[in-house]
Amino acid sequence: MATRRQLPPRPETAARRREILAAALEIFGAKGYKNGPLAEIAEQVGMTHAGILHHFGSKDRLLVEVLRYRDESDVEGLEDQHIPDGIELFRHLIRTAFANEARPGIVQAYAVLSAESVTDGHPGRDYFEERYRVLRAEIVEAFTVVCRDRGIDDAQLVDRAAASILAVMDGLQVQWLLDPTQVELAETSAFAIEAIALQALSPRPSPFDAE
Amino acid sequence: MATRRQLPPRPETAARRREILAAALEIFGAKGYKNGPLAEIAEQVGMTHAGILHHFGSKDRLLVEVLRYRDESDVEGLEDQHIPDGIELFRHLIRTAFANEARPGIVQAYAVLSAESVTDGHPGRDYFEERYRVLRAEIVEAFTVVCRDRGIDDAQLVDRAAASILAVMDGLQVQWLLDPTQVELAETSAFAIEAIALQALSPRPSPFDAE
DNA sequence: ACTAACTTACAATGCAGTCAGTAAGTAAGT
DNA sequence: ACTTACTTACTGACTGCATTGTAAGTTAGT
Repeated sequence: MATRRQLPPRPETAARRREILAAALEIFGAKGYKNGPLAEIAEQVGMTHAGILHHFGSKDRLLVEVLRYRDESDVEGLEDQHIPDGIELFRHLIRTAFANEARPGIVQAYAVLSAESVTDGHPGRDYFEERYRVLRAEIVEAFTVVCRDRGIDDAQLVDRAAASILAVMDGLQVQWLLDPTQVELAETSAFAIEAIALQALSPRPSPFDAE
Repeated sequence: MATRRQLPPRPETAARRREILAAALEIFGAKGYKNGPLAEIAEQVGMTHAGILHHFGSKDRLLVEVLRYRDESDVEGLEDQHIPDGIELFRHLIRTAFANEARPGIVQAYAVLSAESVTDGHPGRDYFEERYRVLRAEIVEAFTVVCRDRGIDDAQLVDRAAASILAVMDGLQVQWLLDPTQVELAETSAFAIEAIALQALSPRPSPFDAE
C-alpha cells in the first residue's frame, strides 16, 4: 500500500484557522462552550459549520485549541518574552488587571469557560486544572524569591497566598462583568493583591480572634 | 365573565416542589443550567419533564425559584436568624468557608451558575447581580461598624475590601473544585479574608512600589 | 493527478414546550 | 351522604427547533 501523500497546508490556511479561533473565543465567551453553536462561529468567519469541522475535527478539539491559542498570543503580546520573576511578577499581575479592563470579551471568556469546565466531562477541564497549577507555581516561585531576600520562609503561607491572589483576580472579574459600575476591576485587584502579599511577607495576627 | 375559581394547592404539593428544586440545583450544578435537561431533574423526583413544567411554567422560571429557594434555606439553617454584623460577619464568612468543604455540590452550583449568568440573556443574571450587591453592602456595613470603633473611615478602601473578600471566596471555590488536593478551601479563605480585612482596617504601604 | 478546503444535504440526537387526556382531590348544592 | 362541577397534578405523545457530526460532491491550488 502506497503511503498516501500529505500536502502541506496552503499559505492562507494558518491565518484562516486563527480567524476561526478568535471567533470561537468570542462566541464561547458570550454564550458559553456548550451553548455556543459552531454555526455562529462559522458565520462570523464566512463559512459553514462543516468547514470548521474540516479544520478542527470536532467541537471539543476546537475548544482545546482555542484555549491554547489564547495562551500563546498572550505571551507574544508581552514586551519581554521571559516570565517575570520576583517582585516583577506581582507588578505584572496588576498591570494585567489594568489591561483587562479594556478587553471584557477575553475576561468573560475565561470567567465563563473556567467555571463551566468544572461540570461533568467538560473538554476544557484538563486545561484549566493545569493552568491553575502552573500559575500558582509561578506565584509561589515569585514569593520564594522575595522571601529569600527578606530571610523568611513559610511554604504553607506562600501556597495560600498564591491561590488567593489568583482567586481574587478571577472573582473580581465575575463581579465586574455582572456590573462594571459597581466594581473597579483594576484598582480593587491591586488593593487585594497587595493586601495578600503583605500578609504573606510579614504576617500580622488575625483581627477576628477573641479580643 | 365569571371569575374562575382557584383551588388552594394540595397539602403534599409544597414538599413535592421542594424536592424538584433540590434536584434541579443538583443537576444545574453538575451540568450547568443550559446543559442540564429537565428530563434528568424529573427522573430524579420520579416524574416526567412535563410534570415539572406544570409546576414551574418554564425552565427559566424554575432556575429563578431554585436560586431563591437556596437563599431561604440557607438563612433557615442559621442558628441566629438575624444577619450577623460587625466583626461577627467576618467570623460567619470564615465559618461558611469551612462548612462549604462538606457540600461540594452546592459550592459547584453557585460557582457554575454565577459565571454562566454573565452570558447573553441568561435568566439568572438579575439574581446574581442583586446577590453580589446585597452581599457587598453587608460586608461594607460590617467594616463600617468596626471602623467606627477604631475611629477610621475610608469608604473607597472598604468598598474594595468588600468586593475582594467575596471575590477571593468565589475564586478559591473554582480552584478547589478543579483540584481539591491542591487547594485548602477553608484555611485559605480564612487567610485571605484576614489579609484583606487587615489592610482595610490599618493599611500598610504597597510592597510593590519602587524601592 | 492528487489533495486541501470547502459546500450542500442529510442523519441522528437532544430538548423545551404544547396539548389532550386521566385520575384524584375539593367545594358547593341538595 | 351523595352527586355535580370544577380543579390540581400529573402522563404520554407529539411538535418544532437546534445542534453536532458525516458523507458525497465541487472547485481550485500545487
